[in-house]
Amino acid sequence: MTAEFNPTLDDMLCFAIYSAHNAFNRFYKPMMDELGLTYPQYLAMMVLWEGDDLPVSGLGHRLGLESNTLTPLLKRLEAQGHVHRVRDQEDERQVRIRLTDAGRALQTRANDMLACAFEATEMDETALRALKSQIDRLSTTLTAARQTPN
Amino acid sequence: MTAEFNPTLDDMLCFAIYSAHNAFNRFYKPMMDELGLTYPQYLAMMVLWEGDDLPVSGLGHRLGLESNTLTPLLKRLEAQGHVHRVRDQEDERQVRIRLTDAGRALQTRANDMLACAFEATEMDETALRALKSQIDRLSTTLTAARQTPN
DNA sequence: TGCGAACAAATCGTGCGCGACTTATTTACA
DNA sequence: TGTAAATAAGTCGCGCACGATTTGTTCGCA
Repeated sequence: MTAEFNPTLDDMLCFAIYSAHNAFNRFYKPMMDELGLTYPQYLAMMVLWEGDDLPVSGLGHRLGLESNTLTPLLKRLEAQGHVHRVRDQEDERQVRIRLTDAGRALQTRANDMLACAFEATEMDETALRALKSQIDRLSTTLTAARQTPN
Repeated sequence: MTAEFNPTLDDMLCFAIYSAHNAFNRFYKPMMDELGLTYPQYLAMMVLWEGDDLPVSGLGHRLGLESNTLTPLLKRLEAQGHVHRVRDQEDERQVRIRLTDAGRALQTRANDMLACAFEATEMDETALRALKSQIDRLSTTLTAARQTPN
């Protein structure tokens, strides 16, 4: 006799993550509109503010995304004047992403907004860090468990 | 003198959630393929398995989505033979969603997969529930903080 | 009773995320 | 050195999530 396994939506961690993801997007939307970015574009800019002149794959490694997602996103960032996309002279397969002055200038405003977002979570830094590390562990586990074809 | 606020991507809870969301999607993908559903379609089916004959708005309330997202999704579920969409005779503004036999039959297979997914998280039920409740609290806070136009 | 407000669902356009595939460049080694 | 494999980026189509708008039905109340 196998155990009953009949969870409802409200038992599901994946749905909690899904909902929190949507909640974050909705929450950030007005701020992102003010910056003229989408949330994924903002994440890409975050990476570049830490250090630019990265190839697409470098950005992808950091964000967990690939060129099929990033190329169009980066073209939009370029069209908006936030980055330049330049073929690497050493290895012409690569395209390196560099911030423009305008793109660099966005960081200050973005950080102010982030500070406001942090406040909105109403969590102290310790609790926030602890929660984050649990979620990161979960991501790692899921990624590792993925597609080991028995 | 204002405090420095210069967080990196790796400090950001929102990025952790974003990544976990992507990790879950990737993790579920092979199982969803086997069911012939997408992950959001699966969530909708979860709600319907708990009790169908819901209007679109009822489903939307449960999932945190609106008709602009749900209508096309439900049409696809209907095209696949998992649900029926029928105008409510009492109130013709509403469309009620009912499971077909095929849609109902999917639940058993889906539950087996979910059990496997639960194992993959490598978390005991207590820890999982605790994490989930923290994430839910976060969603609630973010939703409440959203767009109270000062 | 009639008519405007409220409401439910649907439609449309945009930007992801991604699987599958293509193109262009570099590499490795026969 | 020439060629096949590997690698990097890009292209395409699909399904979601959502803001803005439209269509159709019901409600409220003058």
